[in-house]
Amino acid sequence: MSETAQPAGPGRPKDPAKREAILAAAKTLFLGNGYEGSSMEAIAAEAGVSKLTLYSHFKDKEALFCAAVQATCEQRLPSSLFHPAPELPIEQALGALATAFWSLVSSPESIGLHRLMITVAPQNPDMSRLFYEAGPQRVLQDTRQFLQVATSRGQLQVTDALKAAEHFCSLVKGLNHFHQLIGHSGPLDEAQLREHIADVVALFIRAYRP
Amino acid sequence: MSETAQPAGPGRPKDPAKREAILAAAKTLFLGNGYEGSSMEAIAAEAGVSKLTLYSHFKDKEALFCAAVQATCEQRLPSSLFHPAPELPIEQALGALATAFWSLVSSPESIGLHRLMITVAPQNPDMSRLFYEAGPQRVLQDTRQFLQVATSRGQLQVTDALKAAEHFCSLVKGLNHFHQLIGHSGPLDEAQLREHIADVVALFIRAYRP
DNA sequence: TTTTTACTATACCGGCCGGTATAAATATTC
DNA sequence: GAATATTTATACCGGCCGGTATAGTAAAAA
Repeated sequence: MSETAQPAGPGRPKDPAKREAILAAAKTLFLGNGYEGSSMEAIAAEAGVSKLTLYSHFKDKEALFCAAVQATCEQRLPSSLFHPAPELPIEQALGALATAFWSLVSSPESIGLHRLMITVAPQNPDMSRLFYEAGPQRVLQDTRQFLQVATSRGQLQVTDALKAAEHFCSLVKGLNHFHQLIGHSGPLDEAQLREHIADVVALFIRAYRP
Repeated sequence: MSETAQPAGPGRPKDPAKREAILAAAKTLFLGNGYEGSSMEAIAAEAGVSKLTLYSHFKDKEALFCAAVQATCEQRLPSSLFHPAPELPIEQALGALATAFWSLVSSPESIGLHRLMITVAPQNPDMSRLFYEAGPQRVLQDTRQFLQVATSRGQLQVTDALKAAEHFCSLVKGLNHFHQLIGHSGPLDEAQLREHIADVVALFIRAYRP
């Protein structure tokens, strides 16, 4: 399914830079204004490209949208979220994990992506599935593995690591993520974030200490 | 601001039943298909009413939308969510609270309302504020009060009751609420729900026992 | 150079939708 | 009954937008 090749015969080849520009513009506008709120005209203008070029690179609006979502997902998860550092005490390791997770889910682009998926889900279940497996699913598995390792080291006592990972992620997201989704307040500042993470980590350790 | 009165002089009075029908239709369609996905024509048809009658009862689409959201919020929070029963052991009291909260936030209408607010928030911050204060805010305050009472009785040891209430609500919503928002899976069945609540309550008590 | 293809500019089509206009019918007060 | 106001049915306007058509220009392969 890789469109990267232009094996092609005679004629002018497609400019990959234009494709990138279109994709970048689509990501920006879709994440900022939603699906319905982003017209193909506007995306073409933002990309500095003619409208017909859009349709030459992407079949229609939905195909462009899928490509943009896919690219966003891939770009936002560079590799594995977190590899537990064996030497850290459990408070600090959990704190680092929480911080990494937070910065992943609370950025404006991430909030925009969440909004987009939540809006689009009813009409497009496979897209939300793609998003979930590329994003939340992987984070959850990483967290579960971390908790298993910590348990095997005697740092925690977790019986169902997957459920515990769910709890941990829910706690870290907390109320502020919801606030941001409904536009009720902005992200936490640094001090609030530190306090929130310390609070969550302490709670979690109290609940799962050996 | 009550429009209930028709004090009026001569002429045919407005039929309040039609207003109700319009509002009911608007609630159904907006919650099911979103704002853009619900045309005024469709709402009129659903209400069994002429399009112009719509515009005679509500200034424009946005006004109708506001009224529908407001009515939905009021209807979904009959009074106070929960009054702690003094005689129950803490596990059962927390379990009852969690169950009530869950049934409030995980119903299809509630999921639809959440989707709606999340979609509409960027363009309409005051609406999301209205929603938050009528819904989540009140639930949070009820939970906080419950935790304070439980602490004063020595059943729990909570220092910051508001933060603890946030944690509790986050845990109860958990992953499944998110799943439903992005259309990745349906609601929990009864057995899963019971297990989830038992798990969350146990975790919470381990973290906040005296 | 010739051919083939990408790209631009512009205009256009068709559909959907929010909102209005018109005219007739109906219900209620005076 | 007269006056007033709601309701209905229908048609229409104007704008936005996804997608296409046309015609011309630029660039790369043959």
